[in-house]
Amino acid sequence: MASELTIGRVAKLAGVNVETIRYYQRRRLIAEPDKPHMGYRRYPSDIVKHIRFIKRAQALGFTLEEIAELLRLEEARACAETRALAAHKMELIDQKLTGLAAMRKALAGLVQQCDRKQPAKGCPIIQVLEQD
Amino acid sequence: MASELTIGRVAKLAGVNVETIRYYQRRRLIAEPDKPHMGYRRYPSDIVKHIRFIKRAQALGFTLEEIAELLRLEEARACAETRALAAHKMELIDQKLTGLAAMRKALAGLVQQCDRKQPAKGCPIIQVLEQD
DNA sequence: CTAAACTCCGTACTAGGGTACGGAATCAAG
DNA sequence: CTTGATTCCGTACCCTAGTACGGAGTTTAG
Repeated sequence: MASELTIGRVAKLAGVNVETIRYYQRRRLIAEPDKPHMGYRRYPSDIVKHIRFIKRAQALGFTLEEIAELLRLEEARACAETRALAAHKMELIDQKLTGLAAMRKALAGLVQQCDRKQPAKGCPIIQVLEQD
Repeated sequence: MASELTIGRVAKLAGVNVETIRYYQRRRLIAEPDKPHMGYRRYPSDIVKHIRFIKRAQALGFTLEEIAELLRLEEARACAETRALAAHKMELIDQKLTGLAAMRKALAGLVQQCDRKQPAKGCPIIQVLEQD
C-alpha cells in the first residue's frame, strides 16, 4: 500500500475534482505531500480514504471547519469530544428541522386555503403575505 | 396615506437596514421612487408594507428571486401560479426535511453507540467515518 | 450658523464550498 | 520527437442575502 499517486488519480479514485483536492490542501484538511517530485505532488494511496472520510462527514452535515476538528480528534483518539461534536451537530439539525417543519405547515395551510377558496375573494397566499 | 418618507424612516418602520432597502432596489424587488427630490429618494408609505411582504415570504422559505416572482403574481392576481409556487416550495422543504431527518438519525445512532461502547475499542463515530 | 445626522453612490467584503482560468512546465504515448 | 494530457500556481469567480466602507453632498436640530 501507500503507492504513489498523482493528484489526478487521487481525484478519480476519491470521486472529486482535482481542484477540490487543492482546495482541501489550502484549508489544511489534507496534508500536502512532502516531496514535490520534480515539482509534482505524489500522494500515498491512504489519502483517498482520507478524502472519503471528509465526504462522509459532510453527508452527516458537518462543515469543513468541523471536519478539520474531527480529523484532529481522530488523531487524538478523543472519543468524548467527538461524541460532543456529533451531539452538538444533532442539536443544530433539530433546530433546522423544527424551523422547516413550521414553514411546511404554514405553506400547507396556505395551499389548502387556495383549494377551498371561493373565487373572486383574492388569493389567500398573497393576502397572508400582504396582511398588516 | 402615501406620505413621503426618507429611506432611513422606511428602514426603521420596516425593521430593516437602510442598505437592505438599497439592495432590494438593485434586485428590483422594490421600485426606486421617481423623483430623487434634490438627489434624495422619497418613498410612499406603502413601501413599508411591501418590505414586510418580502420579509414574511422569506420566513416561509422563499428566496428573493422567488419573492420577485410572487410580487409579479400578486400584481397579476394569478392565484393558481402562486399556489403552484407555494406547493413547489413545500416539496423542496419536504426534501430538505427528509435529508435532515436521515442525518439526524445517523448521528443519533452514532452518539448512542458511543455511550454503549466498551472502552479501548476505538471511537465508533470515527470508525464509521473511516470505514471503506 | 454650525455640527450632527442623514443620504448618495459604487465597490468590496462576509460565509461555505468549491469551480474556472490562464500560462508555464512536465509527463506519457505513439 | 512531438503532441496531447496532466500538473503547477495564484487569482478570480459562482451563489445568497445582505453588511460595511468611504468620501461627498444635504438636511435638520440646536
